[in-house]
Amino acid sequence: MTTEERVREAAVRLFAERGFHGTGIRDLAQAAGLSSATLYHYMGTKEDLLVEIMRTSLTELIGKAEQITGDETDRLVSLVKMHVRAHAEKPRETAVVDGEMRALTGERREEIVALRDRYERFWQDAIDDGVKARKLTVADPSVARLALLEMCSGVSRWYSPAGPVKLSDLTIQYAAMALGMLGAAR
Amino acid sequence: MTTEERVREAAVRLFAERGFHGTGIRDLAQAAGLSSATLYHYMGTKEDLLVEIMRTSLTELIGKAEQITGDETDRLVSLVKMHVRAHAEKPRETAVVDGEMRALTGERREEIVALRDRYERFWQDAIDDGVKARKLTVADPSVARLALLEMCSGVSRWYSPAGPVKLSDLTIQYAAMALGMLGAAR
DNA sequence: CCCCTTCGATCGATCGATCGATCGGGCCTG
DNA sequence: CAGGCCCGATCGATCGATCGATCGAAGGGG
Repeated sequence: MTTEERVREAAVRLFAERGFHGTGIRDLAQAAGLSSATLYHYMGTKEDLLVEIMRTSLTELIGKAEQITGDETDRLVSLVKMHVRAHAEKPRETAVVDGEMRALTGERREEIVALRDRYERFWQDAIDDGVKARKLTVADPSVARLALLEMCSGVSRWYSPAGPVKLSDLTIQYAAMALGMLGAAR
Repeated sequence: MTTEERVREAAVRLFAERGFHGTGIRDLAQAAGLSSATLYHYMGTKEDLLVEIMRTSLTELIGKAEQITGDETDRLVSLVKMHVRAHAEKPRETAVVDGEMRALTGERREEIVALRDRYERFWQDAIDDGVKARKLTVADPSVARLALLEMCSGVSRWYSPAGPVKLSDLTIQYAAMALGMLGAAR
């Protein structure tokens, strides 16, 4: 593993555990096994590091969402399973993306927000199409999207692979709950 | 409005917008219209202020949850409506409770975690009772509780009273989605 | 084979700024 | 003139970031 990767992993862990502002440069350096000076040989500013983590994670999600095809219901189920799996397998990365957006400033913030919006488009389209095809019954598709995304993203805040729930079961349960809450025809 | 209340309101707003570690004592003082020295005439440490905000908010939620009665489904619907209403009407307080737990240390953390656990008990009981009475159909009641709570708490992260959705409609929609995702008999 | 240069990697020391918190004293009011 | 309210000044600590210096490995000319 390269030093850059070690820095990145340490940053992901600490940002997720203590938050961006709660993590100091010296904490980061110690966790990566470097001096704080050497740290800057491998990264830009602390905010650069945060942006990189978020961009990578969001780009990966978008890439997976783009590969999803099928009818309205299939797409929604696939989105939910993919999203839940990602949040369970990489809880730290996704928690940083979901929780540290406010630490970004200026253009960097806009870039990441744009990526997030692009990702959420897939969800909105899937829900809208499902409603149009009368396969889903929701009062307000936008509210449904927000509620569904919050529910699925929350996985990163509590799921542990060491716990009693298998990941494969988790994705199935979430898919079922998603269809239920969107009033899918049974 | 007393000065203490002004300090508290400023703290809630800033903690919610920038996070606990992202908010400085001087930011707090300026937002409350005081010097940083005077601030300490009205509060203890910064962490004391955070604990107070969380304790008040959680105690209020628990108080409301205790007043809820009815059969299994009624209680669950009431919990959802109450929770969503609280998160929509006081998005900053609830966002701080949900998002800044990690900023607490030692005993203070344990106290707040205990309050949160006590509140979540109401949800777990309502779901468990609903399953026992065969009015709900969920694969794993604990997973269902976590998913439902994340969905409902997320409201504080996006809802705006200035937006197109009325609060009374919102609570009804969330109640319907909750029943749907828990497989309530239709 | 040996010396000399070059370069990436690393660090101790330190920068100016800001952090949370405190102190002594001034100002107003009863 | 006593006491609540308030603040400028300042504390030691820590913040994010940068500095010059040092190290060992790689490379090339004699």
